[in-house]
Amino acid sequence: MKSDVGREEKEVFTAYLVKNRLKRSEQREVILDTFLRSERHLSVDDLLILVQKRRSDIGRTTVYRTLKLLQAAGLATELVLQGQTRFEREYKREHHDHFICKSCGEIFEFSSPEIERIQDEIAAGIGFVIDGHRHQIFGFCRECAAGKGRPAARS
Amino acid sequence: MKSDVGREEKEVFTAYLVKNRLKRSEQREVILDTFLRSERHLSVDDLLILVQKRRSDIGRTTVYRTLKLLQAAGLATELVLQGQTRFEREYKREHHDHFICKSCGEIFEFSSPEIERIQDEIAAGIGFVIDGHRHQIFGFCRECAAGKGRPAARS
DNA sequence: GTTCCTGCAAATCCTTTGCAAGTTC
DNA sequence: GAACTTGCAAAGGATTTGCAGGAAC
Repeated sequence: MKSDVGREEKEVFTAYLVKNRLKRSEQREVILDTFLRSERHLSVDDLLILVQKRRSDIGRTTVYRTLKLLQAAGLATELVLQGQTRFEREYKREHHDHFICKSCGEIFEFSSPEIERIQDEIAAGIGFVIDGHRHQIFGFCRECAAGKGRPAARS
Repeated sequence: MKSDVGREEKEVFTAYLVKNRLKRSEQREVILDTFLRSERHLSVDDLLILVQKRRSDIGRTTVYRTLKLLQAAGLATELVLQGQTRFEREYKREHHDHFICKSCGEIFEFSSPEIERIQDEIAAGIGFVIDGHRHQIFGFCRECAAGKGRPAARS
């Protein structure tokens, strides 16, 4: 808890709380810390389970509420993958998009300045001012493409 | 109803029903026809309302069920825009993606072979076999960007 | 006649909200 | 002590499901 994992994010969160006259709490700290240490793309349940391993009395509602705060503070971002809502770290991460394996559910990130440039050009063409984007590519990862038809590794 | 709107799609749907030993019904025909005639991106409610103008006794459940069939038949595709689930025609439409105005909700479509090519290259690099993708760009359309802060035109 | 469809109401799933009790400032 | 948080239970909204009656094959 006192480690340096996501030190900067924790500072950002504290600043956010102060700025908005909100209060710190043990729960919020556990949730943020857990979020920062976890794998990239968590569902609310994933996070809840991890959090409850550390403090089993933290409720689902608080996780939802804290995730909203993290989003507002620019620390987390919500994405809908395969119908499932998931969250990932956002702070100072370079922009990226996702490859999603339809077989095993694995998510790979990628980014392409070239694609961004083309987007900008197209947007400029219709007078559209870009504020963000979401780009998801579905298919099969190397392993699943090789052993076709393999059942999903995670449900 | 007997017009030529989406003739090909209707044939595809009929073939799908036959192949799966399902039955035709007045409801399914009205729903499909309405879907094919409508604007591009409908929510279930949008479609339900349009459908009920023609047959007020068609229920929401049937619309849900028929949309599932249309997806299975490759005629419709589901997308989540701004948290709202919407459906659009899929059959033989050239692949395209969306610009979404956060102010007025307007959706503009675009496509870029160049972006597709880059995607393919990146995918090839990690051995990923692409099966589809979804690319949404958020921002403000020309009108809304001009008259900044304009309230949403559609709810 | 059998199998499939339909609409309704009820059930589910996911997320938010009201509230009384507990914390933080 | 005032204002904010929390967890629970209840409410909400969207989608699905069970079922009895009706339609298609």
